Amino acid sequence: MATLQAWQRTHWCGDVRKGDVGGEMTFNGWVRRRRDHGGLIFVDLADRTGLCQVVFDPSESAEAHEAAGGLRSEYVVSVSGVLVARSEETINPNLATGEVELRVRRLEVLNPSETPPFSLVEEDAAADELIRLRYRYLDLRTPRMQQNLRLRHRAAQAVRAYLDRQGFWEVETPILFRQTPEGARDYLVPSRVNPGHFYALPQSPQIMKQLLMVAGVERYYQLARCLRDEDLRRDRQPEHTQIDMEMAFVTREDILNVTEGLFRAIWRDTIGYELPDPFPRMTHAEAIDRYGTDKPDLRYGMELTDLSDLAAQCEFRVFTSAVQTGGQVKALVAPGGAQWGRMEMDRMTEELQRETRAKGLAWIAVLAEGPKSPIAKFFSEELMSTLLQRTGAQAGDMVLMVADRPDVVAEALDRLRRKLALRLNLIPEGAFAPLWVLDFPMFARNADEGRWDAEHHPFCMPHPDDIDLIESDPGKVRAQAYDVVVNGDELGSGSIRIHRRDIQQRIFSMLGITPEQAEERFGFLLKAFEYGTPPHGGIAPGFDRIVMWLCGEPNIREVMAFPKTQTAQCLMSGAPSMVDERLLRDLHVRVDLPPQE
RNA sequence: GGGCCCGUAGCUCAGUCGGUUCAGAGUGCCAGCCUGUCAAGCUGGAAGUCGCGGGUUCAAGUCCCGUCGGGCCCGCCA
Repeated sequence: MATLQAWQRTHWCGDVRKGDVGGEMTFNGWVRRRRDHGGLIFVDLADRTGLCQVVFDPSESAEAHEAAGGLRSEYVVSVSGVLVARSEETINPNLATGEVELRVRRLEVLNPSETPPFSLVEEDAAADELIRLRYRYLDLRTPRMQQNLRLRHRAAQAVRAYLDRQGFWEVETPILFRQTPEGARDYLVPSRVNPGHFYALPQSPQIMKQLLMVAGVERYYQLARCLRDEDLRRDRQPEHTQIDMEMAFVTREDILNVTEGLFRAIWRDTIGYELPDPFPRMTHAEAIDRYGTDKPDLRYGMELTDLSDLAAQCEFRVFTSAVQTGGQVKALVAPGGAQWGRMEMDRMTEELQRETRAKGLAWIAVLAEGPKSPIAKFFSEELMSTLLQRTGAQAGDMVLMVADRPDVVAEALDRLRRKLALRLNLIPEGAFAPLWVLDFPMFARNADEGRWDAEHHPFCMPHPDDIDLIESDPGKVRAQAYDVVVNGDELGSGSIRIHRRDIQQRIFSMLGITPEQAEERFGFLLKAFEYGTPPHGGIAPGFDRIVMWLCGEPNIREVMAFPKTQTAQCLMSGAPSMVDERLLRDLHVRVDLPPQE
């Protein structure tokens, strides 16, 4: 063991308490604030554990006191002295270390600092994200970001500990892989030694983890970096981390159980929150029917009510014709919304028309003296009362209705439901509502190209009862695919995979992939499948999104050390950058930019 | 590719109807004073291409057009 140098830390700033009083100790850290009283100087010294006040008193050390006058924000220092209890009236109750302070005998400036471009003090106003990203190494020094980094680390440890207990092996897969046709655009890497050939950075290790099942790994996991060249969002970065998992000889039930256990372990080990056991479940069809979305937020109610049969009996043409043409009329109830006036409702309608494909919004204010609505005249008293009864609306509530094709009704009421939950303050603080959404459709109609696309991915096993519908009624085929949803956010998606060549062949042909194309694109995978592939399946929870929820952060960038902006740039390093012509020549790559102006 | 919001001192922001209360506040920074502060205090000081370019006007931080940068959303993300 190396000898401790005189300047090296013996204690952490944030850890010292009354019980440590009397001890000689050394702190290493950053000068956060300096309060210079002339004869006496106080410094808030911070390391990653927190903050402790250190006092420079000339009667303790004239030399240290003299030198402390030159300290500035974010100077890196080592201080040694005796930890003392503060007198009763000088205790700072807002500080974990507020009952003690270090009387400094020795100060060493390990490194001075430029004045930071923004304050790193917790209480100060946060700098703009533009400037935070440019100086990310300073931003990460703030208490907020240090907490996020620490919590992310805790979550990663919880994942590894839990999956290890469950018998999973952590296996790393290549970042340089073969380009395979998947959903998103690929990031490509040119090969120097293979002119004109490219690697693709994996959008996920999907194919590799299935090959690991063929390889007999049986239980695999990886905190896997996934790269997709698509436009960014609040919860989408060019590279993100998935808890990628795959299991052999399992049913859907096994995967759901392991995943629930994983989520419960993460929430418990990081923030001490107990997620329900088991998670509630609903089918995809049920989620769409009850909430208008495949990822409903179950922290609040406001379920949708189908009124199509009643609406068909009224005189309101918009309603009757919607139902006659195969559409729907559905409603949701806004508690306490009856007070909204006509102007307010016009505004809400206009907004809904702008943001969704809905053509209008019908409403009934349920007042104590009776229903009030522009469309009341189209309803008999009896029909109106049946309708209100079915929605469960109480006096003081507002019933909001949309009539249209089912997908438009779902889109509009889902949007309305989420907006109203925020506006009406229906979302309980600090609550987590997990949910399994099961039985996703196998295929989705691609209207633009007039063909069927895989909803999840082409290796996903159809529901055993629906296999005979693949060719005859593809829209009805359910997939053995499942999403884990928390608070209306899709946090993970997975499926049981196809391990039989014949079924795989039928899926490919439904997707318009010829055997020749399949051979060309996935030949190595299909060949592998012929050598004793066990039944298998998996899931891939999004690690960044999980940590974002645990930290209570509004976006994924706050829980990533070095995120990129919406234009996929790193403001700190300047990536992506132009590169030297010679490098491009080595790679056999020529840049062909569109002409400027 | 499209829609919306933002850009003024190092930082956070104010700036009304376009007009010598329009170059401002707080904080930070620099200097001096100060032995119990913890957002220390007091005194003084420095600090601006009002993102950039163009236009309208007698006059533009303010209005218009374009552009750059940041954010939110749609498309996209199996």
